[in-house]
Amino acid sequence: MEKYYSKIKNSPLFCGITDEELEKMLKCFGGYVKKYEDGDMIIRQGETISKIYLILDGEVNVEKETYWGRRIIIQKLYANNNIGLALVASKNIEANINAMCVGHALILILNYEKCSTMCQNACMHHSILIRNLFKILSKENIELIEKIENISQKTIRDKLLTYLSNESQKHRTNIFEIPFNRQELADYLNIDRSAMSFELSKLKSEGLIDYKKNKFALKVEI
Amino acid sequence: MEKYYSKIKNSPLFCGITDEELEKMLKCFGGYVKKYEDGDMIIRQGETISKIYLILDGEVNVEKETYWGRRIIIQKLYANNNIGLALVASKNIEANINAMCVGHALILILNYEKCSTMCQNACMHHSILIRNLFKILSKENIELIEKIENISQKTIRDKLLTYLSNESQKHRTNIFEIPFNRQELADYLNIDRSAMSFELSKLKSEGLIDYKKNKFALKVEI
DNA sequence: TCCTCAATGTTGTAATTACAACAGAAATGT
DNA sequence: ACATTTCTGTTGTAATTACAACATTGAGGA
Repeated sequence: MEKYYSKIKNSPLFCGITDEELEKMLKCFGGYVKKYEDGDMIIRQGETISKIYLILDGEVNVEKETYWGRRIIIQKLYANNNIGLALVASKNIEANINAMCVGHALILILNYEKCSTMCQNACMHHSILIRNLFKILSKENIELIEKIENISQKTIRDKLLTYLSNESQKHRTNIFEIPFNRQELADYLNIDRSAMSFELSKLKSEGLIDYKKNKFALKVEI
Repeated sequence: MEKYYSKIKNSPLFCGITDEELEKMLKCFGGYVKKYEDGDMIIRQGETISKIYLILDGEVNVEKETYWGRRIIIQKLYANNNIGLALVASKNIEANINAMCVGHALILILNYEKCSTMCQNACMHHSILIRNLFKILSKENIELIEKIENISQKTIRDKLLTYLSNESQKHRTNIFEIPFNRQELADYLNIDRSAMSFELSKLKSEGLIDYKKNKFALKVEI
């Protein structure tokens, strides 16, 4: 457990909390670290979630399966992100997503009940933590709206240009790497992979973008 | 101001707070009520948001305009909902949405800075409020994921069936009213209105659904 | 080095959609 | 009651997409 302290204390979840406090809090919240492997389900659709899952290392896809069996990638999460945080506040709500591990991952698991209810020895901690949780959830909210913007574009071309332009803005540079392979990007943008590949080629040949594997360059201001 | 107290105290934002406390809090948070008319913009894309907007009465559309001029309705909000709550936690982030008033609306406006920082006389209030904010944002988050599910369906038919089936589940009945007119529903589901009308007719003639104006009935379990 | 397999790119076709144009219905104001 | 306007439904056509089938590329292992 101790070997993860440096990772844990750098997460936004424990922002504003000193090293000594951290140890007390982790005990108080029943914190432990669990390893997941490629394809492991961390959260399953239909489950009730009562823990906070903080990614210390690795990559997690938040997915949903349609009634007709197609996969939707809602978001991709990395170190310092929380998984299914919104589900923890309402005990009676079932998870509406799956969280699937991509490659190896280390997840810190905390008991939300213990985090959210006051106790004598750590009143201030709880207060800081809940503020941090609110901030983290806000960020996720804004990203979900951005995803809605991306997939709400009318054509494959517009979806790609909107997505790439948003990524470019986030990276603050015209050259950047995207976290998806082609199939994942297609699942994220809700389009057919091969049709997307075709449109990417077209955009490249028109000189609007350039790319090699996951490295993209935007040639124009959208 | 006093005449709105009953509405305010019934909102989830002030859940768990007594009448006497409420008055103190509203003063402490610099709360006031503002009236908006049809078409008024409550939040504009690009603004920095530092206030909490609680809808006391009326209807608000959270919208986004695409680069190409088409409207996307992200969500529709009513009494007891907060507008742009996620934007308030990160001071440096510009609003990525417009919030537009539909018809008349009454909005309670609070100063978030005063809500989120401690003061001597109301420490406990702040603590309750931030918990409530977390809960509210969680709910909104879950709804955004539901919207992503709706618009991620492949065909107009699947989008309609998924949306209607989700609405039916939320209302816990097969007969329910939807909050959108046809154009708004099309903007919400990201499809063409006339194509949607056509598909609705088809679903009705096939006996899968029935509807009259905004009242819908689902005839099958999806 | 060669083989294998997974990822990516390309193409043709059938299905789906957007769009425009218009018709009918319902709501609104006078 | 009538006129006007807004909302909803219908239809044909051009544009876009999904899908299947196959080609190419590239990485990793034997």
